[in-house]
Amino acid sequence: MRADQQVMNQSPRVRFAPSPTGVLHIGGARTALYNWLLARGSGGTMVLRIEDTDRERSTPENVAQILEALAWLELDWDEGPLSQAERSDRHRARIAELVEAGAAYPDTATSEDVRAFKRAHGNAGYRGEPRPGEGAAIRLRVPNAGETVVDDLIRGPVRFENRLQDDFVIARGDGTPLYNFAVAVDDAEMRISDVIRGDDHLSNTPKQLLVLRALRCEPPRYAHLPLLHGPDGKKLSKRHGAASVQELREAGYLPAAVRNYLALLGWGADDDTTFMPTSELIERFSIERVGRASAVFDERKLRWLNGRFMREMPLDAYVEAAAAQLEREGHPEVPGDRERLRAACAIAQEKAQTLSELWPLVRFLFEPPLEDPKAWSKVMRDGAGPNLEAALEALRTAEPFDSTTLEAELSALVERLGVKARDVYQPLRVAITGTTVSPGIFDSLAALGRQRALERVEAAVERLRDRSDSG
RNA sequence: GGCCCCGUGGUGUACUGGUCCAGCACGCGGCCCUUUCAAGGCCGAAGAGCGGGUUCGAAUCCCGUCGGGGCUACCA
Repeated sequence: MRADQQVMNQSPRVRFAPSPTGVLHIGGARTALYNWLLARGSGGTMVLRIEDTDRERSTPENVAQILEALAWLELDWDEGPLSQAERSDRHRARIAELVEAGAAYPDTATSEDVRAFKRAHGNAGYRGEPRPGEGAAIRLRVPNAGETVVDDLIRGPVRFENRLQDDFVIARGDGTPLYNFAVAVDDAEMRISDVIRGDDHLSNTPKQLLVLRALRCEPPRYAHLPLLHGPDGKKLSKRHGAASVQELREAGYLPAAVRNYLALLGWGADDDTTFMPTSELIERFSIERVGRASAVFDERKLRWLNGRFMREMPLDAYVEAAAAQLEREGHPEVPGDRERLRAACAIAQEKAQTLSELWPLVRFLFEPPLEDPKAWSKVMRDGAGPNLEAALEALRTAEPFDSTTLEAELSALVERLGVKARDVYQPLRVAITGTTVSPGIFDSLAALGRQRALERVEAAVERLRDRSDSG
């Protein structure tokens, strides 16, 4: 029953403990991922705990967003979500214990009093004495002697002198427990074996250790991950482009690619492996190989990785992902036409690096050609008209109307005409899509189907004829 | 200011004393392939913050310095 006995030599119990004061950030997502990888790779248990003791900033909407982001990332948990605020009774009970034992005391000192004390004592930690009173906060008694060392899994031992540590507040004047106390109690009572969290908590850890010691609880192991920075070297924030999981999703990234990329931010399997499916991540991940230096989130590499995942995905899964994306983007009618969507995916799969690049490539299959004056003026000139007319014949007679046959017919045509391939293919591309960029031209024609292809090319021929008549 | 963490090319990283005049990947430049754009192939530019030590020998160990970051709340 004792917490320390449970912790030792068992499969790890980890927790992801976001505070719902905003959306789930990329840094938070990576923390969640590392916890999850450790749990899944070792038959351990993942606990999700919402640290909602900040009464002002925590909102149910933020909780919902975080849960949604985790769901999208396909990071699941075994216990929770638990609400830290709802465990307030436990925290209060523990505080009462400490006060009774004299390990904590009520104090009416204000923060100004504390500052004054520190000034007068050469920056030493604040030491008060029991001063019960209206609105007295509860402070933990911190020993003057010795040091508290955090034996970090990633950084090794980190030492903090106790004499510099304040008798810090563990409960507000109204009795509500504070973060550093609640966390320590929860980690102990939930029998967490490994606390994996951001580096920004390293300085908090001695406080939590002090709480645990006062409570006579065995502390968990700690691993503090280096923080993620933006391209400017500053702490990652909303100003740095797609900084939240939500934005990553909207930008058309695949969860598996995001997992792979995030795993690589601060951790590497070995010298030359970058592309790793999640199963491999789970198998190879280890806290010991996590680096100590902060990393910069670089969306360009994510894009590349995402492209690889997109290309190597089975078509069925690709179609599902595409359908979800197109629906999100406001083309709800497209996913309904599975047959055509599938054809579209088949020809665009190797072209798109993100799901959001899909629609521009395949919209010509679902809508009339785009009006792109630049494409026309660039491509539709000189021999474009005659070349298209000649191509019309090939389109009419190609049998079957598939990519292979079209390629054979059209390249034979190019040969006969004695022109450059692009002088036939680009006008065709503009005729059927309205733009100069599309999937392979033969694939595109075949996917469009003979009838619509003919209609579009005929219309383009007409248009070119009108133009030369009047000009 | 105090305490703490970190420092290999633009970015992520490999290598913890010799096999490294530093490898891989993204990005960048060039070439090839080629029906556009991608993809793919080949080639290339680009790095150990700086200064001292220790050592026969340092990216790797020590010290200093500079730089970046975090914490420093009756926030989490």
